[in-house]
Amino acid sequence: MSYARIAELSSHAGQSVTVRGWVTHLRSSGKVAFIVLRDGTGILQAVVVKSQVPAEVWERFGALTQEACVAITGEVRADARAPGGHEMGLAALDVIGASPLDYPIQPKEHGVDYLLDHRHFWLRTPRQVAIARIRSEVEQAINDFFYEHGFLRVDTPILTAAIGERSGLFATEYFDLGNAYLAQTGQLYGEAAAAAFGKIYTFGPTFRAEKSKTRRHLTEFWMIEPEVAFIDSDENMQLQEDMLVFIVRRVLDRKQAELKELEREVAKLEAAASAPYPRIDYTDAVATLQKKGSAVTWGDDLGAEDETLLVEDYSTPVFVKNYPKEAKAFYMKENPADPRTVLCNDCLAPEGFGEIIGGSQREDDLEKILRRIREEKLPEDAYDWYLALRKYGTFPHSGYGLGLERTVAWICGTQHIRECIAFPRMMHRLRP
RNA sequence: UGGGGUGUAGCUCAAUUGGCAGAGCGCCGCACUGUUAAUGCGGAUGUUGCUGGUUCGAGUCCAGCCGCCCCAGCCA
Repeated sequence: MSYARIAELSSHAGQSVTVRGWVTHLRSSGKVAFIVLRDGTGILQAVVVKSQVPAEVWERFGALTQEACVAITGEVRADARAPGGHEMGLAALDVIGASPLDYPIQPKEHGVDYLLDHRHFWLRTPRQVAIARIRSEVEQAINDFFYEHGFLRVDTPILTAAIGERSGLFATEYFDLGNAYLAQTGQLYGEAAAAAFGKIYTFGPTFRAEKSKTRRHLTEFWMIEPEVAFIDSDENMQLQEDMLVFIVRRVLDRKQAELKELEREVAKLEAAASAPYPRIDYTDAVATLQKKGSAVTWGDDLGAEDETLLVEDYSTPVFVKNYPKEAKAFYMKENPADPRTVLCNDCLAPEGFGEIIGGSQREDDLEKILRRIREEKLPEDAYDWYLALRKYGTFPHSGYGLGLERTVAWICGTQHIRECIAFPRMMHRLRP
């Protein structure tokens, strides 16, 4: 018996093969019936003709249900009426795993909350499969990009002592050492690694116990954080641009079928696949926004509405750089040209998808970063090893954090990032 | 933590001024030899989120509570 995957069937035309998968759809018109099968590589329609199969096979077909796992055997042939262009003339049918009639997901519209309650089954539907494949491609592209550019991947700890950014922390007991906290960023460890290895990136989950309830937030999300010795803020933006062009190009080259399933406007992604991306100074951005009618004033961080307003004139991602010091984190380097600001950038995806990257040149002056820690009333003791990086061989360096789900949401054109991770963790959702 | 919604059959949703609890899908039965969410005919399906109040009568009005969604803030 020769088994085949659905994606390979075009090379088996005229041959008899066995395909294993799950029944996504059943249609019958009396003496001719159709099974639509999914095996994770594609969709196959099998035709069952009552007069051409043994009575027991016809009976077994009659008892089939949606999502039953089956093995079907028959000859593969080209047929324009079948999805995918090939179909199987069914000769034999074996049930591997039966499925009761009350399978919760119908070929019908469902509400998002209901679908999230049944996420373990929702993942089987074509749209979700397409998103998952694009996410996987994006992850692979990121790893390939950094590998090709001589970066070392460093996996930083998830359990940490209280250190990191200001937003909410998830706490858990840690033996006799009190509380441990789930990491909100690997950046501080990334900076230590950059002094050891030169060019590094982290790729892992991060956790934010913020009570955020928007389409752009998860409590657990995946972040990619490069950290590079001896590059400045401008070179940092160049790296971001090169990476994003590489990622978008890769998805366009390899995932057309998935983009079509998602009905994504490919032309809009094509625009983002070519450099350069505009780099707008924060101060200029504020002036532009004011002309457009925004109430923003110099010193404010840009809100979601401002970001959309600013990006609407461009078809590529847009960098906004050098924000006011007060609006940004303590570790960002003071801008020598305008000490009210820091050498940093956000990268805003087009079409209103918002911030996908936050980056900066890091403050490498021990006195200046100490002053900032004190100004923000952060626990100085917790940062002892981090500050020691500035004491022993301090070095100019820059890095950034790319939000994986936000990037995938933009590329896929999904309105909410919860579809861009297999099992989203949100304030009101811990299962499945 | 603010602002705005919403909660009725397994699912998606209707229900006029307060007056018999409804439809489509799914499911069950029958018919049908090329279906694409097949189609046609017939059938079963309810603690209207919870608690209390007003009323002859509440899905509908009032009070409190709960769940969820969207927007904002925080950020990736």
